[in-house]
Amino acid sequence: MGRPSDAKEKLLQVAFDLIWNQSYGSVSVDHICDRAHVNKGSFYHFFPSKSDLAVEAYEVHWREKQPELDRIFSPQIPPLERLELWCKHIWERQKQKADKYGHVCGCPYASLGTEVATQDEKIRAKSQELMDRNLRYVESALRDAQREGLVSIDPHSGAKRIYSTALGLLLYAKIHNDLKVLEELEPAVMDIVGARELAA
Amino acid sequence: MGRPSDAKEKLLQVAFDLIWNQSYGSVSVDHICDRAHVNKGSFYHFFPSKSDLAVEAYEVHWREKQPELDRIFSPQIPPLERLELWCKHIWERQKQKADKYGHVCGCPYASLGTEVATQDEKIRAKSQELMDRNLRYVESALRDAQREGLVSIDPHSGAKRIYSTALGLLLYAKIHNDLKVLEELEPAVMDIVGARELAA
DNA sequence: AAAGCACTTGACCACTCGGTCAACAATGAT
DNA sequence: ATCATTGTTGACCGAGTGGTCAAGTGCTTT
Repeated sequence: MGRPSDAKEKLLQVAFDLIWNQSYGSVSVDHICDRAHVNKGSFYHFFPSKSDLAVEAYEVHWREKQPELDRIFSPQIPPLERLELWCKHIWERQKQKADKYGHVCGCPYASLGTEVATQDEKIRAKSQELMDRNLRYVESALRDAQREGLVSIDPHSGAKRIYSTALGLLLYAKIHNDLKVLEELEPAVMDIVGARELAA
Repeated sequence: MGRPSDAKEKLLQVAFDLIWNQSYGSVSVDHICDRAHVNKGSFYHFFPSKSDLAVEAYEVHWREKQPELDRIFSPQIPPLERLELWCKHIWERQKQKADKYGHVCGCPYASLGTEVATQDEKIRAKSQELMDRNLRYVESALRDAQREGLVSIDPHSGAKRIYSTALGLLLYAKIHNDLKVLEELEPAVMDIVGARELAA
């Protein structure tokens, strides 16, 4: 019922893109509306505030990307191969963005999260939530690897270490604006996984 | 000659503090001036722009903190102990900030850098420079450790890995607003250092 | 056909943004 | 005592900021 519209979807998509490769603070509601070809009045018909838009945009983006993660971390795939695929996936995604925009964009959740963590609690919490969801994939891969006797890491802390390594390298790559940094990701992850194997 | 003033120093210090525990975008020139008890006219007497202020504030902050890093990474101290001290130093600094402001602030260079990396080239470059200077301490510790036969990591890539781990955990801790995350730093660093030791 | 709803429009708001400026005040050197 | 130099003051600027709103428009249901 009522008048159909794709304005909301366009706003969410444009907002995510702009915020990811610029920043929350430097992207105004007007910019978002212009790029989405939507009037500001319509913006505030759909979203109570810029901050709510950001939260929803990131949630929607997650839901769109989830199938890909499900595929990468499918139980059909040997657990350590999942991690390998994940590293390659990160690299490809960053490469694609960097080619398109001319600079390394880093992790969208981390970029937004760290920018406003101390300012906007709703966004901070959403950012944390999305990172935690990501973490769960890594953790389950480690748990499966452990069950198969491939590694002896504690899956929980190991996943945190692996995920932090990815975050750190993405951050480093963004600030150095250098994709090559990310070539370190896969070997670093494999060393974390393998380190305890030797110690076991 | 001329009229003496500490306005510039106050602006630099206030700017660094505000930007670190809020963000570049959310801290206005007016805020900085208010807190420093300096008029905006004076601000623009000393700095051509907000962005230049930020660059200089971060450089000055580095110079102030450098002696502490020199002490931690003193050649007098066994190389692996330097890394241990460094981890503890990071923890203490974050604890102190978190106690003072009620939230984990993360790495100041990384926070500013990742926020404006794709927007402001001068700040991005300064952020990179400061990170690189930090990295050099870690690298030299690793080199000394290698010389003493304590590890067999490649100092360059090992330092990058260690530094990225620190960045990642700081980021993770900031977004989760949880200091405990940083307890992982020292063991993670020691595992990176030790991993290759076993493989050697 | 009509009513009800969902969406659109664009003008408008008070305020803040980074930045400017010309007049003025305090200092140290001569 | 003078004077260049340096720093201060605060009003001011135009362009944006996030956000509001009343009137209008086009669907779908009845």
